[in-house]
Parts: sequence; C-alpha cells; structure tokens
Amino acid sequence: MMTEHPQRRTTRQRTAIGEFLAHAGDFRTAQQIHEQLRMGGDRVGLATVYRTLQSMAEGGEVDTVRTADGESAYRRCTTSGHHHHLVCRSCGRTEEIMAKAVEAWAATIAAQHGFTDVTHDVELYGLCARCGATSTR
Amino acid sequence: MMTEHPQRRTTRQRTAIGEFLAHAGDFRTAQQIHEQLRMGGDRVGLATVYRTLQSMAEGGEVDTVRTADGESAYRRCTTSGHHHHLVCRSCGRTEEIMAKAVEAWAATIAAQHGFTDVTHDVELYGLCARCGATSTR
DNA sequence: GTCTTCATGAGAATGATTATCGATCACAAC
DNA sequence: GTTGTGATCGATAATCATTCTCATGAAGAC
Ligand SMILES: [Zn+2]
Ligand SMILES: [Zn+2]
Ligand SMILES: [Zn+2]
Ligand SMILES: [Zn+2]
Repeated sequence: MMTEHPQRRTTRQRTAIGEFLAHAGDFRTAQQIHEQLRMGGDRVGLATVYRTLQSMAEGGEVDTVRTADGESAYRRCTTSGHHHHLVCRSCGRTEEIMAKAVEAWAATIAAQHGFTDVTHDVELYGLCARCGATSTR
Repeated sequence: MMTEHPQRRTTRQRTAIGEFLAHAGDFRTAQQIHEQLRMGGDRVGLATVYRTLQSMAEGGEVDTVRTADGESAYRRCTTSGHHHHLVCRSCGRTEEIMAKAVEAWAATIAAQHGFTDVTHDVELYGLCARCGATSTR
C-alpha cells in the first residue's frame, strides 16, 4: 500500500502545535491556534499552522470537522480508531462517540442502493448540560 | 412562532433558479448554477443566485451540503421532511435516505451525555453502481 | 562540520461568499 | 392602465479563510 509518511522533521513549530492540541480539549481552527500560539509567545507562521494541521490530519493524528460557517477545525482525539463527535454548540465541549450500530447501518443502506466504497460523515450538535442549564434564562 | 416568509416575490431570476434545480438531479454549487443559467441564456447575477439559494434553504425548499473543498451545494429534494443523502463521489447521483433508526440513536446518545437541543449531520458518500463498475478497470 | 533536503514564514494570490447601493421591477391599490 | 413603494437585482468592491511563492533557516545523515 505504500502509505509511509516520507519523513516528518520534528521542528519547534510542529511540536508547539502538537502540544497546543494536546492541551486544548475541543476543536480549534487554524486561525485560533495561530493566534493563541502567538499570544503564548510561540513564533509560528500562519501558513505553517495550516500546513502542519493538514499533514497531521492526513496522518490521522487529528480529527477534522467543518464549522457552521465553513471553517475547518481540528482536534487531537483520545480514541484512536474511527469515531464521531457530540459537540456543544455553545462552549465547544466535545464527546467522542463510537457507534457500531451506525457503522452497520451506513454499510447496509449503501449496499441496498448498490453503492460501494462508502464513507460517512456523522456528527451531533447540541447544548451540553452546563450550557443548556445556563441558557434556560 | 411567526415563521411566515414576509413576502417572496416571483421574479424571473427566482423562477429560473427554481426550475434549474427542479431539473438538475444532484447537488450544485451557486457558481455552477450561475454559469449554467448563463449558458442557457438566462441573465442572472451571481449575487442573486447566492441570495436566492440562501432564502430557499431557509424556507426548506432546498437541501444543503458542503463539498469536500468547503463549497455549499444545493439540491431540491423530493422528500419533504428531514432526511439524509447517499451521494456518489464520482458522478454526483444522489439518493435520499430516511432513517428513523439513526434519528433515535442520535437522540439517545445525546441524552446519555446530558446534551439537549440536538441536531445532527449525517451524509453517506460512495460510488454508485454505474461508477463503481466503470472504475473496476 | 558539511551537505542535502525539507520546513518555515512574510507576503502575494486565489476564490468563494457577502456587502454596497443606485437602478429596476413586482404587485397591490386606485 | 397608472402609480407608489418597497423588495429585488446586479455590477463591483470588500471580506476572509486558505493556498502559493520562494528566499532563508534548520533537521538529519555522514
Ligand atoms: Zn457547552
Ligand atoms: Zn462511523
Ligand atoms: Zn456515480
Ligand atoms: Zn437525521
């Protein structure tokens, strides 16, 4: 299959981004990461943040989602395999979801319609317990 | 609740876009619609296409998805209620999917984690029977 | 240390989407 | 049919996330 990562050098910038993601609990956009690294004193170029996140995503080191307004957000998940997310629309808190049932459903539906090589996109959005209570006004 | 559409005037442009979508079977981006309307002789401004699609989406007249590279694509679906899609990655052919099971699953998972006011995003992508056969090369 | 090659970053370029704002048009009332 | 008025249009400028360029810096191998 030849899917070896050629050779990824461990640079100061790549390390900084990796550690940032390790501590941030929820999804962050490239712009947010860039700004926060700057504020933290790390000198990292915006282009580098984009490039690094992209390569991390390819390598499966981070997960990606699209925000409502189309921006890409990244997160280092603790679950290693394929999974989905339950994201708080208000504070961003994220729960990782594994659902064999959904995987099976997707495969079945696809087969019924004659589709092959199927992938899926499944994300849940809502208000977490804390935010839901607050917004009760 | 007051969700009345104030007053949507039937203009030449709005009609053209509506009919275009009625005949196109799959998802199309605003840019594609604009270009194809132009080629068909309809004089419609790009800004108008964007505005119209947005208002149609709000009114539930069309469904929206994000393409892999972040563009919004629109489609007039035959199913009236909430549903999902199974899209061919190669030719764009689209099947509408209704899945009570998934709706229930989403609600359950959300509740288990204390989330409320939950919505979800569920789309399947694959190769349709025709495209899958062709690419067997 | 030297060398080869990849990574970086400031700034320009791209490209989709949105905002402007005067000109036009839909349509309800006469 | 005319008219009044406010919604709609559209050419174009403005936004803004993301990508590209390319000269310079730094990893890693020997
Ligand atoms: Zn929350
Ligand atoms: Zn899955
Ligand atoms: Zn196909
Ligand atoms: Zn659903």
